Amino acid sequence: MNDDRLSQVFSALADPTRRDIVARLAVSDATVNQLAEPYAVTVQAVSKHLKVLEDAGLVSRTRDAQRRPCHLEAEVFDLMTAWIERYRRQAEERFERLDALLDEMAAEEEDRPKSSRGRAS
Amino acid sequence: MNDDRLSQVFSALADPTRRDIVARLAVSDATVNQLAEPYAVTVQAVSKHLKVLEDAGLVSRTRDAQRRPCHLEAEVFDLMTAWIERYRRQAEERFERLDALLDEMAAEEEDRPKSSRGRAS
DNA sequence: AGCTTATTCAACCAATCGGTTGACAACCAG
DNA sequence: CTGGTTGTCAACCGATTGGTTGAATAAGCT
Repeated sequence: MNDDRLSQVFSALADPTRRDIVARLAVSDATVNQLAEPYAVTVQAVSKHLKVLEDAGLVSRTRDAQRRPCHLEAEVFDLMTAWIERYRRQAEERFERLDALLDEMAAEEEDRPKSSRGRAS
Repeated sequence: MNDDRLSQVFSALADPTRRDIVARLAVSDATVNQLAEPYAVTVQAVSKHLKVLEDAGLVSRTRDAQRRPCHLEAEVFDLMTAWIERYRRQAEERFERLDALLDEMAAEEEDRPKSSRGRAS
């Protein structure tokens, strides 16, 4: 029972085979056997991968006779991008504040040129 | 390679504790002990988490006496957003094409209201 | 020199993961 | 009904993971 949805999604995409499957499903829906065909693993292994993707909400499946066509649910990506963008922005803002602080300190230093190292004008 | 890096980053962020650490580092740099303080785990466990984040390129560390301040490297996020956006866009485009196709079929149907099984020519 | 603080290394453990094989269910087609 | 497809379930295996404890390293403080 993986903690939250976000953990499930990140964890699901941490596997290259699963990312590959997502990439293929972005092109078109496909059945389990179609998805398994390019890989050197058994269809059971791919079935497990699909279950992980389905549990993470990245893939949905319908029924068509004995086939189970897989469909990419791209909206789940938003969850990740929201998380990522939040902290990226936060880090960037902090960086800008630090930058401003350094500018400020440099300006102060210019007002008081007496400190240890003589500054030529 | 780059593919491996992507796996590392997704995998690193699949853990809630590690995402939490990233969130804290987005606010300010911090030492291992400072980062470990809020959690119910040992400092060694947090040290391991930081190693994972560092290997993924999400965190860098400098040296300050016996301390090892951790710093968030937010650029690595770009790797993920690039991957995500690529397939999201692809899936959306496909959806739009499907939409257009359905519109087209509906229009054809309107031209020929008999259709279905009674194929009168 | 010793003591304290900050961090990592090493070994171990239980749980999970990605993979396998083998059996089985569900569904067409003859 | 008998096969042939398509897919999942169950049990197992080796590797990895997240956690532990205990010892080791590294640097500052007397």
